[in-house]
Amino acid sequence: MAVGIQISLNEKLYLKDPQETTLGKNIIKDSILLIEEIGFEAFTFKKLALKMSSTEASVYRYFENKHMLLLYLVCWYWEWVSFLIDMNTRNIMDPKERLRIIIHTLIFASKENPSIEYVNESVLHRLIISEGSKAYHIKSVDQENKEGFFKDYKALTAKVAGVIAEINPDFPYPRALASNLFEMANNHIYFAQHLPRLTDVTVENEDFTEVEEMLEHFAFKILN
Amino acid sequence: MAVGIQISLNEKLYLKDPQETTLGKNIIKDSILLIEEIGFEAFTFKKLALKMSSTEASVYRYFENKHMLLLYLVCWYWEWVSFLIDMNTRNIMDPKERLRIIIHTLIFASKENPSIEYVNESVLHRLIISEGSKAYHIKSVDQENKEGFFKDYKALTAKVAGVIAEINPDFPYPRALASNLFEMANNHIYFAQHLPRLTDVTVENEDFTEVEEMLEHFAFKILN
DNA sequence: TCTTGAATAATAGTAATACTATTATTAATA
DNA sequence: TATTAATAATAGTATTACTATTATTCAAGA
Repeated sequence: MAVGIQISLNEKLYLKDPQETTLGKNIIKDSILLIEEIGFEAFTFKKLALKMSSTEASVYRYFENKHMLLLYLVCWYWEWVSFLIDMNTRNIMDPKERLRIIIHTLIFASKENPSIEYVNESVLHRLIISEGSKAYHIKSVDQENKEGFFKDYKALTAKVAGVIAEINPDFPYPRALASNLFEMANNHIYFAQHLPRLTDVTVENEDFTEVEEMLEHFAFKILN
Repeated sequence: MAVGIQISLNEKLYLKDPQETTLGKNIIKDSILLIEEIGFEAFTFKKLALKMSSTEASVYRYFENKHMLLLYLVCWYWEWVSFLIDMNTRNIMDPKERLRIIIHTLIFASKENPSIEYVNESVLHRLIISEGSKAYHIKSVDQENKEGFFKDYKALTAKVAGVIAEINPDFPYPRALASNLFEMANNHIYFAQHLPRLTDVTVENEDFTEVEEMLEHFAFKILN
């Protein structure tokens, strides 16, 4: 599955497509590593440029600012999860089994075979867990929504909501359950690792099995 | 209920107790308004000082930096919700009814009578919805957790988890359900207002009734 | 009443951040 | 080879996130 994946993203996310040049790919690769390492607040284009042996101005030619770069990474992640879900649920007819696979994919996305050499999916997953929500908790959310920046996330929500509606057509909140499963998946991994009293599951050595079991429990209990 | 409320917070949250001086109270009051107005990223102590006709350095005498100020406001909010929950569930014996009241309080906290004149609870609620999660999505989360900065939130989670366990002692995830109810309450108000395709509820003119109904549906379906 | 000292406030910095404008270099084409 | 276009590097500026120093107020004791 490492062959031929093309993650195509909203062109307004960047000034110049980073997937097209070596410098651009390095920006993706090293920004993932650096944001994960020092946190999004402390992350700057200058530090990134230093790490890459390039210059601040060169990075600015690809992304308007660090917020847009984060948004790009978040979109990339959800597109990738979406791709994996399509991949893993192909030929599965039973909607309950599809939902089970969706939950598994959500949680274990970072353990799948890497698809693109300049993206470390495992580090990106950690980044999404700790910084992902900052991509849409911004004053400009309405403007950015108009530009279609959250289309990927909404499309994924719609896809999962469709499976939920198949399982129980009378359930009144399919989209809310879908987006809640995404949020819970990331939140409870974060809680287990940093604020354990906010959850009941434990995560050790990056083993997310208990989180998966909990999400299954929640989803199927609600849909019964 | 406007009389005699004392919100007491971890002393390490501030350098000097803002509740003790006029300047301190103005910092609370105006920072809530300003963060809500321009967003946490654009918020600076200089702009706050300008709004208050004071100086940057004076604000720094109360809070180490803007992150600590946000954390203070978030803690204040959860302490206040906790107080309201205690207030509103007093004398209610049936745990199901208690959970219903908890959900209502979570959602409609901002509609309760204001308790303290220098805190606009309605604006603070909006701030928590859009900026609240940034208080714990930080690199220093483990250190700050050690300092006890998230004690309030964890205590509230434990309180609600207790009620959940009373309703269904066999339910394996009481704390996760509790924290998820808090997160969902805020998230789905935000989604309804900014990213409506991520939810199934609508919010118009600050009427959160549909969010409340949804949380009740989720909670009681899971606990059955 | 007049110091004196403690608390508080205001001034004036600095280093870093978030950019932008300009200049230099390289590559591609006529 | 000359010319243009694309890209990269340099060198800025305004703002941010602080801190150190100086000034002011204000109450208690001489």
